[in-house]
Amino acid sequence: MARPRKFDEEQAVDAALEAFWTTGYEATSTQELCEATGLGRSSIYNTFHSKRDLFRRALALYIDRRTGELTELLDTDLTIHAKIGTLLERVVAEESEHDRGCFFVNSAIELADRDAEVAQELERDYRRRLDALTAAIESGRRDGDVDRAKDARALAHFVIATIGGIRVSARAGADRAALESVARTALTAL
Amino acid sequence: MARPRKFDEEQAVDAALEAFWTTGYEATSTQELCEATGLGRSSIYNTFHSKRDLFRRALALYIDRRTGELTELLDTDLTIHAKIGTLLERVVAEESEHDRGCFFVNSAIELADRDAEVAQELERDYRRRLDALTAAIESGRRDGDVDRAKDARALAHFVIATIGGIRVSARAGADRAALESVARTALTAL
DNA sequence: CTTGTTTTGTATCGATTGGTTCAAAACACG
DNA sequence: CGTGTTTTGAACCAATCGATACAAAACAAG
Repeated sequence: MARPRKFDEEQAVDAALEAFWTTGYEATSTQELCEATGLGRSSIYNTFHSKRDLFRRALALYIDRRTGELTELLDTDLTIHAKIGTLLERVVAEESEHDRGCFFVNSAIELADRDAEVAQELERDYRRRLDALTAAIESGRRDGDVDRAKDARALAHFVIATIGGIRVSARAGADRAALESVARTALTAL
Repeated sequence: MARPRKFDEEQAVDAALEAFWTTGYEATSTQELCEATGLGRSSIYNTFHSKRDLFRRALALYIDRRTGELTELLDTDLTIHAKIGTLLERVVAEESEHDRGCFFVNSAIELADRDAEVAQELERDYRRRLDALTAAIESGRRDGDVDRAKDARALAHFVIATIGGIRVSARAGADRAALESVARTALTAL
């Protein structure tokens, strides 16, 4: 038919994700996007149409990966207490290891009230995580390590908020020991 | 001595704060800063030297106000449980009323890993809030509505993280009922 | 090898960015 | 009423912004 692409599209989105993740949307220039992806301007605009569209692709890729990790964890046969415990522990470890935070949280804070489509994507993912967690908690009731008097959905909201809280605290300078104590205290509320 | 200022400096910082708060640092142009403050470029640069310096002034103003509100609340003679309850309830109410979030959280996410001085200011304020909360919890032990087996400092970290978590969840699209359930669940961990 | 279609690199677009220059205007002080 | 000092407004700066134009290059299909 015609001249074929010389690059892999998902690989380019992945590189763009790295750039947006470490620098944020506004502060990442199209020039930096070119350098990060290794593509020329034409290739980027021909494929992704605009900086904003490329960002949305990067966000979707990130969300897919993260949701994949979550469902994978929830599908193990750990107790629900252990599942949530390792979930929080992973967040603490990640925040301690680098300092670019979580791309979901970063995007929510920077763009959610300014870009309706980004906000919708974030909200959709929030609901997906909420439903997955709620189901896991519901079905984990028999484990006996979750307060049966508490609403599973409320606990799921709480777990999600705790994750966000740990991430904000990490960005505000809390050290690893502090983050770990937050995780431990949160587990107490289950 | 010389020609006097025609504007009030704190009032200008306050106007700049509004602009930075609703739009973020990068996305707020110096032109918008002029319009928000009602000042000309010369006045702004003569007084504040740079966009970044003006931002730091705005952040300091915001932090001062917020810390003032917190210490005021902690100085009441409510039980520690009630203090933290109204603290969380205020956050939920604020996040439900408008959609620009919290300037502290916004700044932490957008700038903390890119501007060392901003990070330092945020970290200092984190510690101030932590100390105030820790003291209040410690002295509220006798109320009997806080688990005496738990470390006061750990609970303080947890309260701060819960606030951040509620704010992130709000930005991600959680509704008021969800945020309230998070606050309720968190109180359970005390 | 031609033809048709797409990708790619380069050059460039107008607009906007944060910031400066400079002279006129404004006032306190003597 | 000068005089000295500062503030103010307007014009202006190079640099960068996101995005486009366009032709050469690359390849599949015939």
